[in-house]
Amino acid sequence: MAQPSRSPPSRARRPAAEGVPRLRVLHGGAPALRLGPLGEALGFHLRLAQEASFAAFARRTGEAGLKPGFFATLAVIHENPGLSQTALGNAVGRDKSTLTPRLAEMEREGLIRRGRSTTDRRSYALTLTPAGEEALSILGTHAAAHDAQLDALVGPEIRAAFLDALRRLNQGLEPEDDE
Amino acid sequence: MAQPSRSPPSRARRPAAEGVPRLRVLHGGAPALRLGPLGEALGFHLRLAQEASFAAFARRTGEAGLKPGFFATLAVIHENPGLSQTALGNAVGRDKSTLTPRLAEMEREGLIRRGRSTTDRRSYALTLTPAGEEALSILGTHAAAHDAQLDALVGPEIRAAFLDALRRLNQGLEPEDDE
DNA sequence: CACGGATCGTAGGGGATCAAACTATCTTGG
DNA sequence: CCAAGATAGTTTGATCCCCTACGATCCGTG
Repeated sequence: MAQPSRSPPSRARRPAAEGVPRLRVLHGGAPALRLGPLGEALGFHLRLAQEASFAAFARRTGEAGLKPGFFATLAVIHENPGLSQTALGNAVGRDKSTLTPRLAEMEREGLIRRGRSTTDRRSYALTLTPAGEEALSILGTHAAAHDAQLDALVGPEIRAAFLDALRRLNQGLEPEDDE
Repeated sequence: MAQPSRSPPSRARRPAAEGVPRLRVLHGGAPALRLGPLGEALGFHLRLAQEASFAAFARRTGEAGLKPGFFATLAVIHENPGLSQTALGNAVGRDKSTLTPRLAEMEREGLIRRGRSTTDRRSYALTLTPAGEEALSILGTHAAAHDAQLDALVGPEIRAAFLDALRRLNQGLEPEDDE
């Protein structure tokens, strides 16, 4: 939690920088209880690490006045202009129904265009506007800094192996979907 | 709300077995779009891997009629009988206000007891009931199987280094909190 | 011992997400 | 060519989570 013990001089209890999410988890000063087998479980630490990473990235994007989810969205549209919302959802790991309001917001803000596909009138053809390209550029800078921070913590020796392991986890844990 | 328990093990693949979360992400059949720099970003793959892991674990606990969040909760209470809700929240990485309804539910289901602390009348002293111990035992079996699956995907050579890296990420990404 | 500040648990608000249901449109088998 | 089934996007409902605010309680100071 915040600062458990030492009562801070309570200086300037600023209201959290306005709009920038706070998002703290576990962390530091905690007395550290016994975790038992949980302390050795990959899944548990995977969750904690991901949540810490997400919170750290959200702090960065918040400073830029942008939402963390925008980055992957913009990046994938940039790399695959004209793709559909469903395809985008698959790429970024979000349900299409989750993207509906996000894309609507991004369109309102002038970051993306949702042109109707010429071959399939059900689907949109997503592209970035110049403002979207610029937002992507800004977010890309933050993302690079964030990932550099992650790299430093993981360590260069195992970075590649670490990333490969993450890929194997993502690919190897698909639902069986038997039947 | 949540009556996740006691859902018949109707292995029928029909309408998502009622209460057992489906939770699919990205995955297989997708045509695999271009990801650009995103494809090399640790943070992105960390998120995908964690979500895949969580979904896989949720499928397991769902079969037992229990919620995935119960496991860490029960495990930490088991290891630290008499702890407070706030301390529990710090240990499992959840805000105390998130635990309020979860613990209320677990108390209703007879898994935990919330005895009043003798030294601090504000806080509860959490302990497991026999039913809670049994639920923990069941969940522990599923968690062990889940973690074995993760271990297999990560690979024994780098498991220890992988886990250490996750710990470093969680500890190294704390908010500055300079304020 | 009274008071101000910190902490415990709870309530309410808001954000993000998924699943199911729905409409519009596409595709395919006969 | 047409009906049945699949698919794109939206809407709605539910869950999970955090943050803020609040009352109750604790604690350190004067």
